[in-house]
Amino acid sequence: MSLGGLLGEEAGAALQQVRTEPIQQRSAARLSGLLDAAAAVVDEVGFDRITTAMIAERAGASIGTVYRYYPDRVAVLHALHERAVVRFRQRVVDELGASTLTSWWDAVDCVVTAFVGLYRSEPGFRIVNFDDRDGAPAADAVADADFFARRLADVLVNEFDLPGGDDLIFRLEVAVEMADALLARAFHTDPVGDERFIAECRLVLRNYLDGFYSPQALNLLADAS
Amino acid sequence: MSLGGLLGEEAGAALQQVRTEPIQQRSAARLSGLLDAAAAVVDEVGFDRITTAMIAERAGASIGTVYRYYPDRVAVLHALHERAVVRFRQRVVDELGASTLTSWWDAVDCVVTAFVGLYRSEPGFRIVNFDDRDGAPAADAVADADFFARRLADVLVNEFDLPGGDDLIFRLEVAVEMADALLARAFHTDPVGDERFIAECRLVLRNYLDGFYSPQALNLLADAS
DNA sequence: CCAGGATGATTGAATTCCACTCGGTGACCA
DNA sequence: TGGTCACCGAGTGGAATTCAATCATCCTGG
Repeated sequence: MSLGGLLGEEAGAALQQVRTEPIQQRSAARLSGLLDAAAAVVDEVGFDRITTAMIAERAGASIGTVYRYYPDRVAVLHALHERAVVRFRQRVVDELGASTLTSWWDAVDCVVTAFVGLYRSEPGFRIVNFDDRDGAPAADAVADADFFARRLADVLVNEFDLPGGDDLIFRLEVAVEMADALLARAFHTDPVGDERFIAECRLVLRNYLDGFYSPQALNLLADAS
Repeated sequence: MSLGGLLGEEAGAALQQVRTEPIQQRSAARLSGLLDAAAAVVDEVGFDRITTAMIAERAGASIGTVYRYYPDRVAVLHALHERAVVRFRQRVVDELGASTLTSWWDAVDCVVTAFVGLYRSEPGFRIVNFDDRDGAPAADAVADADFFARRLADVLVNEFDLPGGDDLIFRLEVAVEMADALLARAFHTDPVGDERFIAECRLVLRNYLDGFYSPQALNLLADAS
């Protein structure tokens, strides 16, 4: 579900996690400081070994402060996840803007590149693979697609000529799940990411989104064999 | 990593989890009873909310009994996972035996069908998606491929003519990750499994394993467009 | 410009919950 | 009847979470 953030979730959703909206100035620093601390700890012990005490100590705060901002331990992880997704979106936008896209799969490559880049440089970025098997809202990701989904869909539909509509949404959802799985696998043990899986991910995405499974493509393959 | 069990792990690995080999008769029943209880609880609260007390109570045993057989909480989950994988393998074997395979992708379909079937009928089967981000051995899944990996590879390589070797192993690994992700997605909310994702999974697997991304296939697609 | 109340922010000891231990008790076997 | 085997469940320890007290900052009337 990591890349899934691309397809939905209100931009302000992360703030619903926090108990009290910070009013004073210093609080904002505290809040991001807590997340920075959590990110660091995630890199050190993984996100199921993390303890509230570790976060507090690392942030130079007390336990109570953690609970002032987040209702419980997993809420912190959710918030960190949200922040990672937001930064990922931003990176993709930057990447898209900085690249000259000669084909639609350049856009897809930008997404993969952004993801891989953050995985390598952003502390605690592996939190994107955090999936709470719980009563998490699981929001109607399709209904209120955010600006980013539109942006990516626009690129694919307008700048190049992929068929849009519900079919594209579904395909993107499938593509996201696959990419997520393959990239997570690439970084499962290798901290720099196993290039084979990364490359294969790009290849799979390109072929999948190219409608390779359309009837005529299947016929071509059948004829060739 | 759920389907990943297919590709490795000693058959007897599950038993290494248990603390004491049961000597007396009744113990065997206790052991599977504990797993049955764990499976039921997993379906109710998910496998991160599960507590040892829940398992004990559901099994009509005491906490101590749980720890007599398993060194800790996650060992129970591992054992449940192993049992699910074993049953999955068995189901695949049955399915393969019962079907008349006219093409290699019939074999792949059997695997998907078995997985989906168990997801629907086997209590707590979602445990197959349990991934311990830990010091778990992560066994050399490639080195000592078990009978099942050989069985499936044999089917694909011998009965039909897919290229074997390391490339096949890698492709299977990739295919497993993708299928795992898509099927997990299919069952993420829908307890019966979203048919769209299941069908798409079959399609993706078929095309991916068909070497659709080979140079000549890409050329064919390019020519067609 | 400032006293001092109001409200936000922080603290950490106390509490609760949960994984896990262990000494004691009954059940089977030879 | 002695010797294991199984089982039990109160007890221990550590981590999550609460909360009443304290500190910091803002605001306002004089």
